[in-house]
Amino acid sequence: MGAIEKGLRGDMARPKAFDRDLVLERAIALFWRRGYSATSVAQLVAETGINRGSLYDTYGGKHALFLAAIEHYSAAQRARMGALLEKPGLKLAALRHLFESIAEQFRNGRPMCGCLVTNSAVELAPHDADVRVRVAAHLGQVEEMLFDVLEAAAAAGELAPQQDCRALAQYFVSCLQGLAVMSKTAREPEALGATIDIALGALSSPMTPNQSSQRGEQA
Amino acid sequence: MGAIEKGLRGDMARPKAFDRDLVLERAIALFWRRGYSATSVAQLVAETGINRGSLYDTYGGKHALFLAAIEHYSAAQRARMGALLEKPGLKLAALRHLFESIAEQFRNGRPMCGCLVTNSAVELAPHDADVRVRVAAHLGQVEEMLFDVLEAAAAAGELAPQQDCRALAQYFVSCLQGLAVMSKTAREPEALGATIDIALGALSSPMTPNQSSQRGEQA
DNA sequence: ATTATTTTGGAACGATCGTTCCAAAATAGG
DNA sequence: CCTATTTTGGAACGATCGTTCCAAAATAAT
Repeated sequence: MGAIEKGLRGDMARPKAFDRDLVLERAIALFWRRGYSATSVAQLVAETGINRGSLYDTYGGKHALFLAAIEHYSAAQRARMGALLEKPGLKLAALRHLFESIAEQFRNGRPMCGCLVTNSAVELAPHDADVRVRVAAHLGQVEEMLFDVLEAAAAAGELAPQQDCRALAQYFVSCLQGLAVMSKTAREPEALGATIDIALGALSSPMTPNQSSQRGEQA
Repeated sequence: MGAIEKGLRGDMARPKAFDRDLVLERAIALFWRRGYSATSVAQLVAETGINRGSLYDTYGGKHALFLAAIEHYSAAQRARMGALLEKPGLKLAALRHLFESIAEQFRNGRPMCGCLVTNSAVELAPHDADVRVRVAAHLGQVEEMLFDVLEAAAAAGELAPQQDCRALAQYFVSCLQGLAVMSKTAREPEALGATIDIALGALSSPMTPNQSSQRGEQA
């Protein structure tokens, strides 16, 4: 809203000396690596090049900038996932592609940084409602994307008909969170590939015995 | 070392007004809920009842107290896991028991707090080496416990012989991390049960086609 | 060139951070 | 009852926190 008024108004004065999106991306990099609490405004000013005052004028403050960072990052992540899942071909192959692409991100991306959304969820979920709702919304949308591709796979006969696509989608979201954590702690991130292979095995599993709350105890 | 000298020395003066372990447990509860950076020494003093000075005399400071909290928590966690896995009966049943016990912890424990080790890994791994080595050590030992029970299961014929116990153990550690994250963000934590069922499906999966880096593309 | 408007660069704010320090209080041994 | 020793309760420290504020600088429009 403010942007529109500013744009239409013919009264521009001194131009901004920084690029809005570039500053946001550098802020994302910083929050990604150090988290929210351990990142100070002084560091943000130093690393983004923006001015202290401009940061507050443009983004509203540290917390508001962090929320903007989460939304920018998560939207980009969803776009990337959507592009991978909508490729023509077998739906299950696209899903595998997606997982391998994400593992690739974890391996070749910033070391020990994992996923900004996962990091934010873990650090702030219990005591920051603003972050909590955004994280929940993102993960919900990711689950929905996975659910859609799973149902498409089922409709195409790629999936055993008794498979529960909703449960599978939630399971895969959980797997992605696990991978994000492991990428921060594992000694050799190359081992993530084997984990992904097993995780994707759920797609070809007959889900045989031991369903639900059944148990076979005692020797 | 200090404790021994103190114990042997007959010169006790004013007795401590706090219980070492009780203070540590309350500190754990606080770090567990709010993380490291968002927990202040003032909060620790207020919630544990210990004195500011005594906190520094006894534990060495905030960071040292946090490390003690991680070690106490992770040791207890490993002990609990070991007890569950060493029960007589089918090894795979014990493994399922373990996962359901952990899900139970996440559901009925402190809301949105997840696992202290996972939280610490995510918040501090990139810039706190002390935490990093302790987290890696704990997860390595957990992987080893899972590996041992999987090999025992394989020896007992409960597992298909071609299963890779090492890869499975790493996969299950990753699953546990995923569950810890989901327990902080999921709307209904009851759904974790279905995720666990699918995760444990890897034990009965034939690991059929699509092994490793194979792909079947194009429709 | 002048004016109006906006950003910039930093000084400055009170609050809180983790830590240190020490007199007063309390108890065990002589 | 002393004396030696330890803990306690808090005052106080400098540093840093996130935020606010404003004169100086810079540009678009007149």
